[in-house]
Amino acid sequence: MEADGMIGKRQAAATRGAAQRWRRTQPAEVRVDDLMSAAAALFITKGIEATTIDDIAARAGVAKGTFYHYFSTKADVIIALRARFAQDFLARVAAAIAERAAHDHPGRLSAWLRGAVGTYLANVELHDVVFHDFPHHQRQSQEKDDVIAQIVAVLEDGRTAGVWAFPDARSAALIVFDGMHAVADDAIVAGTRDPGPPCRLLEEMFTRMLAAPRPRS
Amino acid sequence: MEADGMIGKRQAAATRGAAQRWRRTQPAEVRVDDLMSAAAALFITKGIEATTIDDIAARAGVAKGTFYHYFSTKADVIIALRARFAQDFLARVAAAIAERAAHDHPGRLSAWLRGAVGTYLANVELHDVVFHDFPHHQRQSQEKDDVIAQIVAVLEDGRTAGVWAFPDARSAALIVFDGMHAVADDAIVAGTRDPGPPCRLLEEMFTRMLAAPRPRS
Amino acid sequence: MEADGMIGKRQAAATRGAAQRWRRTQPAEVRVDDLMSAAAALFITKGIEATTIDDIAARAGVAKGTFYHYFSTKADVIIALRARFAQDFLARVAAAIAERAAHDHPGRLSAWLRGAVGTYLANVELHDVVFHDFPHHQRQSQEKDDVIAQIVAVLEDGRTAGVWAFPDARSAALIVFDGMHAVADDAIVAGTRDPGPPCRLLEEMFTRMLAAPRPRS
Amino acid sequence: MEADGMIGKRQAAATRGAAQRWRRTQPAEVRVDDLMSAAAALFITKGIEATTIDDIAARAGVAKGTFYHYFSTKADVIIALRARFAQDFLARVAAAIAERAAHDHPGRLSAWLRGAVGTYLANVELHDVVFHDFPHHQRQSQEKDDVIAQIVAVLEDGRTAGVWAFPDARSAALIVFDGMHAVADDAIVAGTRDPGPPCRLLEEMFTRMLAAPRPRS
DNA sequence: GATGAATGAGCGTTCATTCAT
DNA sequence: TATGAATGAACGCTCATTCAT
Repeated sequence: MEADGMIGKRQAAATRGAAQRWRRTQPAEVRVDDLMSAAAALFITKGIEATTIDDIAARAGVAKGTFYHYFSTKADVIIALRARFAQDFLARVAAAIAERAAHDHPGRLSAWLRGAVGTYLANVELHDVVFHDFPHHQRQSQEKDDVIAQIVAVLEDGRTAGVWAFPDARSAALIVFDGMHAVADDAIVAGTRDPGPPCRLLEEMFTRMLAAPRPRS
Repeated sequence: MEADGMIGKRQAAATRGAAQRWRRTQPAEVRVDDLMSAAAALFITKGIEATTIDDIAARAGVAKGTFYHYFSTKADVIIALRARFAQDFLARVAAAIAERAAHDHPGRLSAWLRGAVGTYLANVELHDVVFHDFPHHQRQSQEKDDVIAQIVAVLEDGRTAGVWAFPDARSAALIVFDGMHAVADDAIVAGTRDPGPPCRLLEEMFTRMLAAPRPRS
Repeated sequence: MEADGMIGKRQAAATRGAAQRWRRTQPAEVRVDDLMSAAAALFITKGIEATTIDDIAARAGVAKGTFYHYFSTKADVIIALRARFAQDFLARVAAAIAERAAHDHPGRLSAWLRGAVGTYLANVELHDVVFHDFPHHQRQSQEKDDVIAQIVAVLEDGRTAGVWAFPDARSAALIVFDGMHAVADDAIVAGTRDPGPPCRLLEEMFTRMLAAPRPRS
Repeated sequence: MEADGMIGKRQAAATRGAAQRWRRTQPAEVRVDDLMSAAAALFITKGIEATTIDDIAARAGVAKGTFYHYFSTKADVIIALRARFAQDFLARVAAAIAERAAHDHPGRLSAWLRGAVGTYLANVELHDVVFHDFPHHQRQSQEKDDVIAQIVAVLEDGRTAGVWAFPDARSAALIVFDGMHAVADDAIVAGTRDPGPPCRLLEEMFTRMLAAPRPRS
């Protein structure tokens, strides 16, 4: 995983100005990115509530009005940030899984766990901001559903191959996902950001949970 | 579980006035309770942010200043509400466990699950308000720790008895707790509030996860 | 008509403080009055749009929040001001009419005209503010209807007595009312605030308009 | 009177594009007309205040900057709209008068009334927007003066011919004009847009008001 | 002529909190 | 204890207007 995490390309944006002559007008994509990154950084530092639109605009180096060109509301940025986070998460984890052989089901689950825990530990602050601190969050969200679908796919493959057994793939996936969060959170509280130990624990627990009963000899 | 849930004794409070001659001055305990119940109801209905101290005071039938006699801040009420919720949760689940024989470990786990899912499903709105909608929530909380300790106790007993095996009791408990939430949430989204099906699924998954390997004959 | 017009009792309010020891808390009625008068003065001077709530609060000597204790919106004050204006107008004109004998129909009409023109000329600025400058004004308003009803009463009495004749009392009243405004406005533009000349013109025109045809001898 | 009223030729403008190949650059006159019509429609629908320059530009199918090529201010459009309205009103009424014989004074007054009421009833919304909803309207306006002059001419002719008598032509004209508005407004409130009944009432009232006293035999 | 991204002063409104009674 | 009028800092959001392309 890259060191920059998911907070954004603000630094790059700041440097850009020096290279090419300063243009007051920027491509929409760049402005949006700058604003989102500024918002993310502030949300993490001061919290969502305490961050004002003025703060965001100032940090992005634009006028307040410019913020409202691209977002219609403070909540809007959070939603965009959430989408960006989820997209990133999915992509990283998918890449980790893809490194394992298609038939290596335990390896794929392990890859998911390591990818997920690693990404999560590396971006907890942003994760919390976009998924928890936002009032009136949804119990059900497209974002979570996408991740669950990803796990379900891995599990179903393993079941088809006869390695795993479980009464309901979705429930199993939910337990894997939320169990992962719980154990990772505990690791954070314990003060470690090394994904190794929690991953090993999770692998062992979930391996037991999913293992197909050994056929009697 | 009583039908009234955990929202409070507002109804009782309302009736009280009739029985005992109306006294502008009420025992502190009663006032606090009225205010908390009023707050809970409003938080659920309109959300925390949208609920003003005025709203709470009005619903509790007191002046705004009175609110500040008992709570120093809006956040204060939420914290109190959270404590009340957790206390209630612990008590109910403990009662469910106590109904089973001390050596019936699967039964005790099952009792925990049924108690927890049932209580949760019956009070989701309040749960969400006090545990999620409150900005700047803590990853770590005394409340959650108490519940985890409760599960750990059940699990350790089972392990000591040789029925269960797992690498780390706390991690196992975390997976049980958060897995329970995840599956219960999914049931809510699916539209059912019948605790039966999710409980059965959880029992099966966790039984597999915790089962001590059968000794080879 | 008193010289103070309808703008309010702000002066009195300002003096009050000196006499009785300064009380931060004032009776609601006084505060409302102070705020309305401050608003009226500012609306006249700078226009409604250009007047901010801050301006109003400052001129009334209270904090901005206090304004919102008594009015929920800027539009609210305008509506209140309109009601106060209309009430005052009706009262003054009614008083003028009451000075004439009940059977002196021309005298009563004349009294209405002189009362109306006088009051209008003495308060045009406020009149304009509350009845014209307020966007989305209503073609139909309770206020105007009340005044029309007053005129209709005078006209009907005269018709019953056989002094006047007209096809429709309401239409006649409308022409009297709006004709009065038109001629008074013209006088203002012409630079005079002496109600005499326009009144005489109006009396002559309306006398002709309403006169019952003399029976042929 | 044409069915399209005075709102503008937007429809024509919309079709134009199809016929002649689309030219980004349009003759100034066309652009101005498109913008005025767009503004008028929006002012009527949402009110002046609520209509933004963006709205107007969007509805006219041009960029915001283009608006500022042709008008320097929002108020500018209103003034232009007012002039266009008044010009139209005068023309229509003048045409109606011209249909009557030069010596038919009652007929000419009647023509004025019918033309005025008809035009007014057919365009009230626009009328209100340009003459009332515009903050800081003028008591005195070139537009109104032109109309008054038109009525004065009719009245003076009749007086010269000995059919009418009145103390002051301008006052009489003002009463006719504002009386017309008052009665027409009342008809609108009453829900009818048939100009017949209000016209008949006005004719009778004004005929009485203006009639020269019959010489005694 | 036409564009539309950028601006930023400005304003209405909210609401937690205080405090004199 | 209880009240509720008064406070005033704070913030989200609007939108007319500019100007580089």
